[in-house]
Order: sequence, then C-alpha cells, then structure tokens
Amino acid sequence: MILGGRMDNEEIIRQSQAACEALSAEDDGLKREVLTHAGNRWSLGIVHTLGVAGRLRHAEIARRMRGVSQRMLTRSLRQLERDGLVTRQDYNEVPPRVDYELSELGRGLLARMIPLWMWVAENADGFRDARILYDSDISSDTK
Amino acid sequence: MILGGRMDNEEIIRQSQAACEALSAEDDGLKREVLTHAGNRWSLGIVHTLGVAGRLRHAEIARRMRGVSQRMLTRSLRQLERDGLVTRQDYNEVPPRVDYELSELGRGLLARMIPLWMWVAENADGFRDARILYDSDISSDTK
DNA sequence: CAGTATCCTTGCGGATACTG
DNA sequence: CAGTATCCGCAAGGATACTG
Repeated sequence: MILGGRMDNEEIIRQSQAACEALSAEDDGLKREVLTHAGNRWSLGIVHTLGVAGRLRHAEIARRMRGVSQRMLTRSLRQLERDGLVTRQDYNEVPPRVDYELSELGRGLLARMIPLWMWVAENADGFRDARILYDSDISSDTK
Repeated sequence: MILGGRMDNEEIIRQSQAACEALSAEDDGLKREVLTHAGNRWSLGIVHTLGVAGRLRHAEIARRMRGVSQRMLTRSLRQLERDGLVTRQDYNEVPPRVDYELSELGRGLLARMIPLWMWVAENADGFRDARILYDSDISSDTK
C-alpha cells in the first residue's frame, strides 16, 4: 500500500497529539462540527469547484456539479456562507444575478484538504475493494 | 484571520487540481464516500484515539470517548474495519477479549488529517462565531 | 435566474433490554 | 466483556411545483 511521503508512526502520533491539545477538550466537538458542515454531501465539492474556477454564478456551480438539486445547492451555499468559507454577492438585478467565491478562510480549508485528496487518490483501490462488502451491514434493523 | 503556513492562491489551486486529476472523474464520489465513512459521528474520534493509544480493547475505547453508545461504537469499528482503516483481533476467549488497532492505512489517514485539525484549532474562533447563527436555517421545512 | 415551499423517503444515531 | 436485537425520533437530502 503506497503511502506517499512516509512519516514514522511516532511522528504521526506526536503531531496528532499536538493538534488535539491545541483544541481544548471542549472543542473536541468542533471537529465533528467542521465535518458535519464541511462534510455534508456537497460542501466540499463546492469548495473545490470554487477554488478551481474562482468566482461563479449559482447556475455555473450547478452545471459543474452534476447531481445537486437546486435545494441542496442553495442550502449548502448558505451554510458555507454562514461558516465564513464562501462569500456571496447579490447584484440585485433582474433577472437575478448572484455569484459566489471562496473567502480567505475557504481557501485555507481547501489547502488543508489537499493532502487528504492526494492520499485518497493514491489509495483509491484500497477503498474500492472495501466497498464491495457494503451490503452486509452489521446493525441488523434490516427488517 | 490567521492562516498558518501561508500558500499563495495559485499554488493552492494548482495543487488542488493536481489532486483531483489524480482522482478520475468516476472517483469523484470517492471523496464523498471517504467523508461519509470517516465523517460519521465517531469514526474520526476513534481513529485519533487508536492513533494515540495504540492497541485498545472495546471497553477502553468506549471509556476514552464519552458519549458513544455501545451500538454506535461497534457499528463504527466495523465500518472502519471494512474500510481497512482498523484491524480487529478477537482472542476467542471467555469472557470475550477483542482489541483494535490502526492499520497502516488508518495511520495514513490520521497523518493526512493533521493539517486540517491544526487549521481548525487556529481558526476555532471564526467557527464559533459562525455557530451562533445556526438556529435560523434556510430550508424552511420548519413547520 | 436564483431561489422558496412542500412532501416524502432514507438511514443515522440514541435508548434499552438481552446473550454467550 | 463484547456484542445483538428492537424500537424510535429526527434531520439530511431528493423530487416537484411555484415565484419575483
């Protein structure tokens, strides 16, 4: 299994601890929160799209993202705006014209996600294999 | 807004594109999948706990994670096992004794999350501010 | 064009009780 | 101890129709 820039385990653990001490105990929930915001179905895709394309109109984003419903696109964009990751500009024209762009914070997030995506790409096959077993879920509830 | 090791935008975009070209178009869903697996309520916490503590028994993990139900802990561990991030060893003793450990892949993931957590810690206040507005959700459905 | 307003399905995740 | 087996509420997210 290819692991790009190899770190030794001690180093990983040390850094991980450092990162988690920087977050106070109370802030542990912050991680979860970041991931329930950034991690909803579309947000990270939007961040990436805006990162690559720069400033885009609503419809442009929709076009580049295949499969988003209007509802979810708006919802996600508003979330991202509230989280301060995206800025929204409404020109108050008619017909409407609104466009979106990554904020500084959003660009920061994108930058921090890069190592993760690189790694996902490297290990894509590993994940694909795992995916095969998905039907048999443990928690019955399978009425 | 503090952005730790500053990269310029062009660099971010270039790298981000590189990462996403490495992922084939079809693999775009992989990102989502990684995040819906790793991003469920407890998985990343478990990965972190195991990363720091090494090899742990079921009950040990539960103790360190305040708030997990037995059900969700088992469920999450099994997910992680299927995803190849965690290895499970059952000693087939009675009373039961099972322990869990990060796999190489799991350690890889942990390592890739570090920049993100560092960044979250740095920008914690920004997020906390954003959090205040949460009650007013856009998508009505608020019957 | 850029949204709202509804309706509806799915599945996560908590609580509780039970078992080998 | 390390799980299963159920029951349940709630929120995410899709489909569709409508509006300024």
